[in-house]
Amino acid sequence: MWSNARATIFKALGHPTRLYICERLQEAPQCVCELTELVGADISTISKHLTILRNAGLVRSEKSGTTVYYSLACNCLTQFLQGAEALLKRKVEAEYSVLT
Amino acid sequence: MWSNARATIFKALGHPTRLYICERLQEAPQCVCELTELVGADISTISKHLTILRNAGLVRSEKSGTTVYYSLACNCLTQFLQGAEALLKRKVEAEYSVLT
DNA sequence: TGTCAATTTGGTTATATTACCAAATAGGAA
DNA sequence: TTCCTATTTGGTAATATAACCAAATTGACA
Repeated sequence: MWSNARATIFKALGHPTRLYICERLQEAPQCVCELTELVGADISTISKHLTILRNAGLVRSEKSGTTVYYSLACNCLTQFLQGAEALLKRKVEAEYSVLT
Repeated sequence: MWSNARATIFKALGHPTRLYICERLQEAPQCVCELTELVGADISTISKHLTILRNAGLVRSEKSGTTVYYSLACNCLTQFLQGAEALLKRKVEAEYSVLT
């Protein structure tokens, strides 16, 4: 239709595990094994999520020795995630104002 | 897990039709019938998409006569959508630089 | 080159999403 | 109230996602 490439970005972030991974990567690059432990899912599951994030252009990977480190593709992602936070806050406020 | 509420926001925008609808609403409020014509899908399909957007707190609806008008719940959504644009641009640039 | 740990891929099953159609509901206007 | 249009809801089928396990692959290092 239209807007497919942009929708892919939102879709990639529209899963709790993938969003959590991105939030962690804001702090520092992480290898797959660390992320796997943090999330507590099977390694293959994590790897697939990372592939989705990479294909969406949100993260990038880099090898160092035997491990692969993932990091945010762009610092602007931080700002973007804060935007979601603002929208969420707005939503909660709207719901609260209905009560009063 | 974590991040569920925020993931819901991204998920809502992670569908081409819903993203397109939000883009249209940036210009002006629209009724369901107009959006239906713009998208070219069944009215019930559009209505369900709008419900998802409303539940995510991204749009709100208001009756006027026999029609229901939808509009953005927050102007900050415009800025948020631009953030996706920036990420997409970044991705394309990264892909281009690999070629050279 | 062979080994070993890290990572990815494939298979399978369960669940979620999406679209259309048909029917129900709601609400303004006659 | 009754009609008529706009909107929502429910049913159903096709497709997409997601999780786990098992197996394959990759690449650094001995």
